[in-house]
Amino acid sequence: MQSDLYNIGQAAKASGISAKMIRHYEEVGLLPAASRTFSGYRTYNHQDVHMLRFIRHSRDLGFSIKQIADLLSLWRDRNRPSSKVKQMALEHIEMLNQKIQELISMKSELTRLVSCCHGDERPDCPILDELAQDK
Amino acid sequence: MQSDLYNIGQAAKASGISAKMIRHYEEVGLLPAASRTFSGYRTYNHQDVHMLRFIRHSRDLGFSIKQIADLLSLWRDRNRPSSKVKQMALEHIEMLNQKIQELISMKSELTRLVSCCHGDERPDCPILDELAQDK
DNA sequence: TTAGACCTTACAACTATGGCAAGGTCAAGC
DNA sequence: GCTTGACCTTGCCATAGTTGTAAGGTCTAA
Repeated sequence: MQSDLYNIGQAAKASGISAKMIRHYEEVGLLPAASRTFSGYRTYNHQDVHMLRFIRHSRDLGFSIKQIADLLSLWRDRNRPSSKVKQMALEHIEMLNQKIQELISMKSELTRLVSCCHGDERPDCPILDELAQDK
Repeated sequence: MQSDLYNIGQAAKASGISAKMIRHYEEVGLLPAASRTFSGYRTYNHQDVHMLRFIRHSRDLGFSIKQIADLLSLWRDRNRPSSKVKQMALEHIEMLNQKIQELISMKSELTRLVSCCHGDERPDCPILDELAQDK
């Protein structure tokens, strides 16, 4: 049966990863080289698409390609200790926290500046003044 | 007097932007081409350093190069309405908010997964299971 | 047989920043 | 005058992830 074979466009639709990125992931080694038809088209089966979905979900959570490679090898290792996965997740949460804090402090500083600016037709602007300050 | 002239290294120290990035900003047109000594060294005066500080403060608040170019032109325009600056700042705050929300939802989803995982020597792991789910 | 939708590769762009290499310049000390 | 070390110059490469484009081959339906 051919019913479980996808070409790259179908795999893209089924997984939510663009064909472009599937090729890219293959090139950088995140995915094994896909098998090919006689004419050179990549083909994917259900399991491949399953792996693509795994990758997409990991990306949606903000894991890097490198981290996803590690997650994939843990996924494939039937004997992994779940503590390893949990540790990776915890480290990633910590990184997310740092980024969130950075963005929040940018936001509060900018909010402070905005509240000082009357924002009308007059040219004097405390936002620009503070940006230009030597500090 | 030469006391108000900086070469690129001194301008970098005084502004907090690396010499590398100063050259880069010049190349992409964020900065006007610096004047040069006879031997080709870039030179900067107080006003240039002032502008560099403006750029650094804007970067610290997360503005992109394109946005900083707009801020700079408002800064130079003695007749700008402060409402324009305020609007840019508000839009940027909105973008920061979006990013913050994205990161927070990643974090809470991941936190949920982590709390489901016992994280010991056993291989069964709800985190990997959910990542692999078709959803 | 032809049109259109798909596939292939390869190259470049984008965000901002850092690193390295090969070479020129400047200032201090001998 | 010459050497040394710190600084400057340009240019190219790398990061991470994604998108776009170009030139060409393949498949399918009319």
